Amino acid sequence: MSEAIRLPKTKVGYKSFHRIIEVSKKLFAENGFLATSTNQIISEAKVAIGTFYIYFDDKRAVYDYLLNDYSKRIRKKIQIAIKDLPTRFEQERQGLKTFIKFSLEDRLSYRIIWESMFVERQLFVDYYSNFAAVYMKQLQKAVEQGEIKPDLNLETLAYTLMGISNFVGLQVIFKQHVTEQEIDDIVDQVMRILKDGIFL
Amino acid sequence: MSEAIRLPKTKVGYKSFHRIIEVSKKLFAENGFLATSTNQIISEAKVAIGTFYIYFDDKRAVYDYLLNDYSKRIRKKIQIAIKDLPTRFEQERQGLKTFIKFSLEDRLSYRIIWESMFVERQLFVDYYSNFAAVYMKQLQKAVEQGEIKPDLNLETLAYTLMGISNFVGLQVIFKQHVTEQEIDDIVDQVMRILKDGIFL
DNA sequence: AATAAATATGAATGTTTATTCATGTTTATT
DNA sequence: AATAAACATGAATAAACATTCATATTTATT
Repeated sequence: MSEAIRLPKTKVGYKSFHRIIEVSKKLFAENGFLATSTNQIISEAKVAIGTFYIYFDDKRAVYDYLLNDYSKRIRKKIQIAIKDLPTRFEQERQGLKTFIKFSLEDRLSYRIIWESMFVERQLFVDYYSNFAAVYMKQLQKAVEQGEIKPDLNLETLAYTLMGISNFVGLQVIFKQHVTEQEIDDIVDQVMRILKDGIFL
Repeated sequence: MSEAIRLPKTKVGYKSFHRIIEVSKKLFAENGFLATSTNQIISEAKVAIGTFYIYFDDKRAVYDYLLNDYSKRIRKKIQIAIKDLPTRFEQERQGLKTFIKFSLEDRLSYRIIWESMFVERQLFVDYYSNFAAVYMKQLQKAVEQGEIKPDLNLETLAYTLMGISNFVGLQVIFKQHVTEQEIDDIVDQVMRILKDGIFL
């Protein structure tokens, strides 16, 4: 698994490694993983093809590295953003906002998960199954503290909330320009729906 | 645009055309569009490589055909399923259930839209923008008839509802086996959330 | 039956791809 | 200064790829 990557051991090596990672990230974001070739990566990163294979077994190893990196960063960013908020309601609001802003700032991050379905389906299934499982635990706590209705199926609720985040994230990404205020408005809208529903 | 496909003019031609379409659909569903080669398609469809190029300019033309076909079928299926239902609430319920069942029965259909982001981003943007626009009109009617709260932003609501459908669809697809009853239960859960929210 | 149109074929061509490896250079260690 | 480890290089190999086209067969039309 981790043999697919050989980390550099000197500053010189790190520079090459880092350039490969950064260029890959850019190319995967622009054209997707499958449409990007190793040739493109090395030519834009300005390293010889042999250098690439010093650090990575293949293109897929770069993808795995980026996917894992993204996975850690988005979770950490949300966790830090919500950790001091007093209610689950405020935590959901801030979690959603953080996710949207992260998606906007780092477009690859948004695409890399989606593409995992086509790179290797199991990566995709694992990512969301795992995310859902963690989400469910947090929701369970909120239920125990009387913040969330006790008779909801938490798995379905987790997928519902993930779906909302992801698609409202899309809505924002589709726009050419988007202001902080617009993001806040969208987040408020979603929170109103989650608070009281949509039907009269 | 439509020159990418040359429809057959006899029964014999139709048979080849149809086999190419069906095999492509299966391979795209299994491995994705980008990971599927024209060679794989013709070899499994048992037609000569030349035959492929009689009907299609390239692999992308097959994808466009399938994407367009899916787009029409899913919309039509939902439209027929909900057309005689009296309330927007019941229409939402039935629309969600129809989407989930369609996704389960025809896995490619589910993946083909997602992959469009990587085949050509604009296809993806167009698909969801358009779907959202149509959805918003229906929601607007429901607002006018006093079924949905009047002060919601309908664009955000449309993306919220699309997100829920898609991710609850994922939840179902991830399961090994799923009964009609389980689908009904999940749909009920979602409708409860949409009716009254999740917070106490 | 004769003719035209449609369809089928796969060898051949040229491109792109991933990957290896022998050789040379730089950096760290002694 | 000597040595070893790390790193860089790109020509070379081999496999997979999309696409063309001259030729053959089948089907529809007259």
